Amino acid sequence: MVRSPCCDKTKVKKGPWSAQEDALLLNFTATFGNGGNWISLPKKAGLNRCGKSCRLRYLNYLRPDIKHGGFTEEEDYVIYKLFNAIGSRWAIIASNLPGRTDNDVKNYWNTKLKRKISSGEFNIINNPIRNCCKKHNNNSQISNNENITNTIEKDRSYYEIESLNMVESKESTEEIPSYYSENSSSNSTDFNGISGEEDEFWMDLLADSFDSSVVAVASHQLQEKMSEIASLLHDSS
DNA sequence: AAGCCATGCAACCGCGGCATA
DNA sequence: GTATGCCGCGGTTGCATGGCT
Repeated sequence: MVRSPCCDKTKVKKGPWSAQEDALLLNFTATFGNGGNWISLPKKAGLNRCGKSCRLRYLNYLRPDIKHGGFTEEEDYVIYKLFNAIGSRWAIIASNLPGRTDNDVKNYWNTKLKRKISSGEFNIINNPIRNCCKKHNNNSQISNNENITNTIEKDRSYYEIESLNMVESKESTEEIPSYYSENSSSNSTDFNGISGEEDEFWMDLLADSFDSSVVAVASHQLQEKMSEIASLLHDSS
């Protein structure tokens, strides 16, 4: 099948966007969204651009929730782990980093993080997200489930990484193991044979930091998150 | 000061998937 | 069942900038 071009490439403007074009696009999207159709948006918005170019400009740069600026070490860790787990599926990786776009993550990986890792500058053992469980352990103010829920939300990315690792290693979303037994307590953990440094981290997080009732909350949230990601991967495969 | 090179990042390109006629 | 159109994604390109010689 021969694909017809989305627009006449010879008649639309290419290259960097001007401030005026940005303003036109922003004004239009603020009022109408993409109008249900990116291809027809340029005409409606008064832009001499390809619809795909408008979509890219908006999603990667103009969208109000975009986070500009350098990546944190926590974000490095998430990217590193997800890349190892699922490869260059930038959209999924970016979805774990609020405010980051797939393009951003891809550029960051290709230009900086890859080099940072190979040079040894990026140290997974000393990464702050890994050490956060120790922080929790020393924080006596964390004393109720609400606080723990907030803490867990902050560590959401880690849970998702673990889920993705499991999906990858089992090669089937239907074979995701029950990573943490529903009846487990801090010293009767059932890890279904999964081992390794990252699992030690998970054990630290659950067993060292919290009492058993809190662990139950974490376990439940993890199960939910795993199901969510499993279905996401299932849908995308 | 000028030229060269490396780096970072915005933008483009083409393909696959999906919805719909 | 097939053709068509749109969206989203990943790979790649090209330009701007800064550092080095």
